[in-house]
Amino acid sequence: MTINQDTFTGEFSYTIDAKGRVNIPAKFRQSLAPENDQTFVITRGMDPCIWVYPLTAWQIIEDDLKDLSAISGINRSFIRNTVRYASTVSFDKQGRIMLSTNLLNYAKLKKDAFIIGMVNKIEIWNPSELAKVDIQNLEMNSSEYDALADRIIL
Amino acid sequence: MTINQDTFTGEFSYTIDAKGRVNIPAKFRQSLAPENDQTFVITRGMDPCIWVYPLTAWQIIEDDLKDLSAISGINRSFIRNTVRYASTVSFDKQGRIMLSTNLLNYAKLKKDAFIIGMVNKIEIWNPSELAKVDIQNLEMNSSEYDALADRIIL
DNA sequence: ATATATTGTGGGTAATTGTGGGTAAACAAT
DNA sequence: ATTGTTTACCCACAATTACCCACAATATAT
Repeated sequence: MTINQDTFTGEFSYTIDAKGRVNIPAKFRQSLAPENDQTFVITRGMDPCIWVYPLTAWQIIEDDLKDLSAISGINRSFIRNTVRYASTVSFDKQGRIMLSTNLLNYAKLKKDAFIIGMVNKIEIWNPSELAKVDIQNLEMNSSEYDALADRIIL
Repeated sequence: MTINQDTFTGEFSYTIDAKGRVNIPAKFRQSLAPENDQTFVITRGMDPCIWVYPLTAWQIIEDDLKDLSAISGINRSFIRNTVRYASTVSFDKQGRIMLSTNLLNYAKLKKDAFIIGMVNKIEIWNPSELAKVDIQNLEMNSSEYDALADRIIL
């Protein structure tokens, strides 16, 4: 039962209720390290989904961003886009977090939510959007992908 | 009698009960290193079967994945496809693990399960699916097989 | 052989989990 | 202050899962 802390795997389907709340899978709640105080940071993903980080993991990202020089315009816009949509959420007694309308719109989420563990973070997808991306990935099956598969031995 | 830890060989046939539980062969349970805390990680195999890893073996894979930056789209889809079907399971007092409906469907498992030791992992097969794959392998040309024979001395 | 422990399989019961709402506090805008 | 709206906290309940016990079949020991 001593699973890696702050590490998430597996896929689960949940429903978003009228108030904009989604359940965080019990397994994920349990692997969240106590230092996080039952708190995540949610933000826009680089795919059309919501990214959910353990609070402490996000704090490390912020620290890394501090090291980027603001002289570079690319750095500035990268920092801006990374941080501006991020907000802190804790889960309630039933294990749910509240999603802002802003993020719900970005990820095109309505009622069905598909939650995927991505090792160091969690993704919340509209199932049909995920299906689209899955198909794209199948088609582009590239050599870079094979290179990764060589490095990570299953 | 002290076999290599976390190493599995042999084949066994078991039944999956109405609740989706299968027994892990006693031999495999005994060779599972104590650090695993009686826990495996189950996921989709590359053949139509379920792969079962000792927890600590899977954690190494996870650690490798953590080093991949999520800025790259290929990295994201590689991580997603690798961990999405994986989940942690411990065996109960009777030595059984619970299989998710998702994985049961993927491996086309119903009642009969054929469990095979694959050295560093375990495979759970529907016996008739395994028979199909066995036949395919017989028909397959043996040149690739011979290439392996150069590397592994039996 | 007989006794004793182990293994595989089946079920029952209690706790947990996912989902829906209700109500009151906090906040915003008049 | 008086509204109206949003957020936080609480309760309820069906469904699932975890945990326990039972027992037949096999293996091990005496």
